[in-house]
Amino acid sequence: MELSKAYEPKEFEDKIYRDWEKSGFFNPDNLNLPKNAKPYTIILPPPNITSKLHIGHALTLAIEDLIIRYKRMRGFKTLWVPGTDHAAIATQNVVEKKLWKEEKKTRYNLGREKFLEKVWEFLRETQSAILHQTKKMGASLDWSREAFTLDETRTKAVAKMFVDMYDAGVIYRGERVVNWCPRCHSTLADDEVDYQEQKAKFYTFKYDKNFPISISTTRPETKLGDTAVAVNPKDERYKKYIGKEFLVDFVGVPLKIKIIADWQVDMNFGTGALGVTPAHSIVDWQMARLNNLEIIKVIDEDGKITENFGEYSGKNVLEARELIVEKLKSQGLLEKEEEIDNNLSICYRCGTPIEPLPSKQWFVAVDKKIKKLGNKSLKEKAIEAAEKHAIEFIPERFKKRYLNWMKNMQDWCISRQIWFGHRIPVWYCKQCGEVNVTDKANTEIIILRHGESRSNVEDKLNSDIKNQVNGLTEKGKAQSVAVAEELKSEKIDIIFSSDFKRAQETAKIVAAKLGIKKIIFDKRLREVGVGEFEGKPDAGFSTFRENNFEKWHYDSPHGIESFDSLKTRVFSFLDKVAKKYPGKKILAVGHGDVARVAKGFNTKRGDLEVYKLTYPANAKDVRVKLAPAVCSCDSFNLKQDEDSLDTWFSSGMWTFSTLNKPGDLAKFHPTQMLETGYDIITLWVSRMVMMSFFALAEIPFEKVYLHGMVLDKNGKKMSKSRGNGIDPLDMIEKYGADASRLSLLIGTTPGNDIRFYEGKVESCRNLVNKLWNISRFILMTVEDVNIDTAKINPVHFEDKWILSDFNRLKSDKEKLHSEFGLVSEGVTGKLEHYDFSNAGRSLRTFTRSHFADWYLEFVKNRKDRIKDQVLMYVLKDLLKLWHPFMPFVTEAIWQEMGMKTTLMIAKWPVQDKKLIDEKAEKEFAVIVDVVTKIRNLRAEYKVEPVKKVDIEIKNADKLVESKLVESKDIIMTLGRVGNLRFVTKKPEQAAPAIIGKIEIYMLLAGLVDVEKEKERLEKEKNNLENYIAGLERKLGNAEFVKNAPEKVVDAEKTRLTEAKEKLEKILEQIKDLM
RNA sequence: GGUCGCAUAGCUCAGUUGGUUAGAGCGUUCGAUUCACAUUCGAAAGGCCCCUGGUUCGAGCCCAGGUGCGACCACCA
Repeated sequence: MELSKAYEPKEFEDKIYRDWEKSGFFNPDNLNLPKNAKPYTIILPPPNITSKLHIGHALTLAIEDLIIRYKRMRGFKTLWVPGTDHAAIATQNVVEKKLWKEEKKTRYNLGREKFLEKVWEFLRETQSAILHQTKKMGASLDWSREAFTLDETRTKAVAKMFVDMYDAGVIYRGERVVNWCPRCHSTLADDEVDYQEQKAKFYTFKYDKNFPISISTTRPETKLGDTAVAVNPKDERYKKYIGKEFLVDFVGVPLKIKIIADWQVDMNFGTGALGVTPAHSIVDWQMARLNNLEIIKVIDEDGKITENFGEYSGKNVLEARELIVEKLKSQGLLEKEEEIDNNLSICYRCGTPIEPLPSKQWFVAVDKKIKKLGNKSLKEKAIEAAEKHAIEFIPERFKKRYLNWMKNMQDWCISRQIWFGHRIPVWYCKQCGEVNVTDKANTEIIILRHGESRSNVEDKLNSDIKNQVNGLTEKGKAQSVAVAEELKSEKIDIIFSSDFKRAQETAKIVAAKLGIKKIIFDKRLREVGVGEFEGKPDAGFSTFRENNFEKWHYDSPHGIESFDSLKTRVFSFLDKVAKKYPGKKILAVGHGDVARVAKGFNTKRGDLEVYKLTYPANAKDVRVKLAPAVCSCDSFNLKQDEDSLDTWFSSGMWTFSTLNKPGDLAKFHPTQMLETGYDIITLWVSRMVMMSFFALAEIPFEKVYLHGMVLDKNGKKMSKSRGNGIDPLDMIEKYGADASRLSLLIGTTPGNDIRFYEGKVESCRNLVNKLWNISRFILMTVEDVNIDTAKINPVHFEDKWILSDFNRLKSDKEKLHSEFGLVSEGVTGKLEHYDFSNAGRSLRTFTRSHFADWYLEFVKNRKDRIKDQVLMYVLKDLLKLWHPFMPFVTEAIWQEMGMKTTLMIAKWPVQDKKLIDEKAEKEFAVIVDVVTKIRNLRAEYKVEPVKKVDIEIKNADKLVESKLVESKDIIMTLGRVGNLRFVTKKPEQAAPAIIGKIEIYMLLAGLVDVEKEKERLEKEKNNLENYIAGLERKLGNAEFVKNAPEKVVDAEKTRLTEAKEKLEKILEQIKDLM
C-alpha cells in the first residue's frame, strides 16, 4: 500500500466533508449510542450576517469542533447547532451605506418593504458565503438543525417570549432618557455611542441675581429645563441650602429650582454645584426620579428648542446657546468662560452629536420579582447562577466581569428605531389608543376572483342566488387550474367561497388542486347585487354607478345594492376571519367587486378611490393583511409598533430557540458549554442567562469557555478597515483546513488574545504532512495493515518503551511524573481541562520526536510481526488522538487504510496501564542519551557526516549494559559509528562525554585538535565548578537541610556527587591533553 | 476615573501545590539529499524571567509598590 509523497489537502477535504455529511453522524439522533448516553451540546455563537467570516470566527469553529469531535468519540450524544445572527442595527447600517454608495438613496426613499427586500437580498449572499466557509473548516455541525435568528421559527419564538414577558410584567413601555441621534432619528444603544475629544467652552454663571449658587456647564441651552441644583451632601459651602426651593428668572424663562444632595456630585469640579436637567442627561434623569423632580423637555427630536421657550423656541442648540450666553453676559451673570477638554458623544454612524432625550421605549425590567423564579428577579437569578457555580467561567476571572456588569445593570432597553429585525409585536388601536400585545401572526387573506363564466361571455349580469344557471366556461376552468398552481407555494389553510355557481366551481377546482377538502361558503362574498340590471349587459350597470356614485353610496336606486352595504358585508367577512382564524392564510373566492372593495381595505383609501381600483385577474395581487389582534373596543383598525427589537433579545434566546425539534429541549437543554469571545460576555452571555431563566427557569449552559481576540502579527486587532483581516478560505487554500485549525489551537490559552501570522500555519502544515508521511512509511512497511493489535507481547525494549510512552500520552492525568526523558504527557487529561494548546503540543512532541525521530529510526531495519503490531497499534490510536485537531488528514489516512467506518465515531483511546513500563523507559532514555552524546561529539569536532567515528564506552551501567550491546548496530547507524567497543579502560587521545556512570569516548586519532579540545573541556569544567559551588552552598546551608523536604535534599546530594564525578573525569582528560 | 489582564530567547508562547543548570515552535547559524518525509534530518548560538522591595532554607511562580502595553466598563456636569 502506498500513499502519495506529500499530503494534498485539496484532494481530500471536500470529498471527506461530503462523506461526513452523508454519514449523518453530525446529527446526534443518528449516533448509535446506548440509551443512557449523556448529551453534550454546544450552540455555535451565530456569526453576524454583515460580512463573511474572518479568522476570529475560524478560531471559534476550531475550538468548538475540537471539543465536539472529542466528546463524540468519547460516546456522548453530541450536538453542535449552527446558525447565523441577523444583527439588526449592524446589518441595516451596512445595507444603508451600500444603498447610498450605489444608488444615492436612503431607506426612506425606498420605504419599509422595498428596503427590507434589499436587506434580505444582501443577507442571503453573506449567509451562503458563511455557510461555505464553515464547511470548509471541517466543522461537524448538525445542519439539520440550522437556525437563523430571524427565520420563521425564531420569529415566532421571539414574539411569544415578548408576550410572555409582557404578561408577566417583565416587559414594559416607559420613558427614559436615551441617546438620540437627531440626524438618524433613532435611539442608540450605549455601545453605539462614540466619543470624540474636543475643546469646549465651559461657562460659569448664576440663573439670576437672586440665586445663591453658581453653576457651570458646557451646554447653557439645556439649562432652560433645569429643575434642581445638586450639591455634594458633604459640601460645607452649600449644606445650608439643601431642600430649599427658588423661583428664578433664567434669561427670561421662569424656573423652579430645588437644591438637592447627591453623592455623585464632585465637589472639586466647577463650582461643585450641578444644574440638574432631567430631560437631557441620563445622570440627571436618575436624580430627578429619586427626588421627584419635574421633567421639562427642552430639545426636540430634530435637535431644536421646543415650544414655550419664547425667543429660543425653534432655534437649534448652537443658536440657542449663543443667544443665552449673550443674554447672561448682558445681565452680568456670566462669571467665567474657560476652555476645557471634554468628550463629546457622537453617533457612531454619522458622527452627529447625540442629544440625550426622554423617549418612549420598551424595556425589560431586570429587577422585577418573578413568581416562578422563587420571587427573584432575572438579575438576581443571573447573579446567583454565577456565584453559586451553576455556571462556570473558563478562565474564572471573567466571572468578575460578568458579575460586575450584572450587578450594575439597569432596565434593558429593547426597542430600536430601525426596520430590520423582529418588529415589536405590539399593536396600537387607532380608535381607542389601547396597547395590544400579541404573538399571534397576521391573518392573511387572498381574494380570488372566479374564472371566466358563461355570464361573462354572454355579457349578462347575474347576481341573483335563485338564478344560478351559469357556471365556468372551459377557459374559466383552465384559469382556475392555473391559479391553483400559482397558489401551491402559499400554504393556504382555509378556503372560503361565495355561494354563486361560478365561484363555487372555481373554489372546488382550486381546493382539489391544493388538497383542501372543505370549502366554507359565505354569502358575504357574493357579487354586488345588480337589482334591475339582472340579466342585462354590464355596461349599463357600470355606467349608471359611475355617474351616480354619491347616490349609490348609501341608497339603492333601481334595487341595486349600495356601496355601503357591499363594503359592510365584505369588511364584516374580513373581521370575522381575523377574529376566528388568527395567523392563518385564507383564500376567499369571490367576485370582481368583492376583490375591489377588499383591496380598498388593505390600502386604506377613501371610498371613492376604492371603487375606482381595478381588480386583477390572478390571485397574487389582492391580499389583505389583518392585524393579529382585535382591540377590546372591538376595532380591528390597529397599527403595529414601528420599532424593532434589540438584536440581543433574539440572540439571548439562542440556546433554546434553536432546540425546537420535538424532544430536543428536554434532551439538550441546558447545554453543556458556551464557547465564545470574551468581548461579548456582557452583551450576549448575560442576556442568554436572563432569557433562559425567564423562559425555562434554568441556566442556558453549564460552562462558559472564553477565547481571546485574534490579533495580527503586530498585536493589532484584525479588521477589514485596517486591512489586516484574513479570510480563512485563503489559509485553507494555501495550507489546508487542518493546518489552519491547528495554527489557531496551538499556542492559544483561554481568555488570552492570540497573534496570528502565516508562519504558524506553515509550520502546522509541515506537521500535518509529517503525520501523513509517518503513515505512508508504516503502510509501506507492514505486511498486513489489518494485523491484530489487541494482543501484543513486546520483546524488544524499544517496543516496550514506545508502547509505554504512547500509553502515557493517552492518559487522562494531565502530567505523569517521571524522572526519565522522552516521556509523554496525557492528552486526554489536558483536553478534559480545556488545555487544548498543550494537548496539541504533547501530541506534536510524541509524533515528531518520540515516534518518528526515535522509534521509527530505531526499528527501520527490523522485520518482524511484533514490530508490525506495534506500528499499527500506535498509528491507529494516534490518528484518533489527532482527529479532533486535524480531522481531514486523519480521516484521509484512516480511509486509505481501508477502514470501513468513519474515524469521526471511532472510540477514543483509553490508556492501557499494563503497557506502562518504567524499566523500558529508563533503558531507552540511556540509548537516546548515548546517541545524542555521540552526535554532540561529532558536531563539536566538525566530523564530516560521511566519516565514521570510533567510539569506546567504558564502565557501562550494569542495568543498561545489555541494552547497549543489544542496540549496538542501531547506535552505530544513528551515530554514524564505524567501530563501537565496550571497554574497561579509558582510551588515550579521546574526547569524552559522560552520562552518569557511562563514559563515552570518541577516538581522536586523525581528528585531534588539542587546542580545540582543551577549550571545550575548560568550558565544561567551569560550568561544572560553578554548578558544584552552588550545590555546595545550598547543602552547606543548615537552614536548607533542616527545612527542605528530605526528598529535595537527597536529590541535591545526588546531583552533587554526580557532578563531582563528572568533574573528576574532565580534569583527568585535561591532564591527558597537557 | 473604575475594573481586569499581560510583561519569560530575535518573534509567538509553555512553565503544574514555590524545589535539577528555565523549555517548545518559528527565525538565525553550521552541516546533511540513493533512506516515509527538504512540507525532511542532525547540531549550535541565543534569557538581569519588566523594575524595586518583602515572605521563605529556596521565588519566573507568593505578597506590596512602581513602570510599560492592552482590554472592558463608566463618563466629566
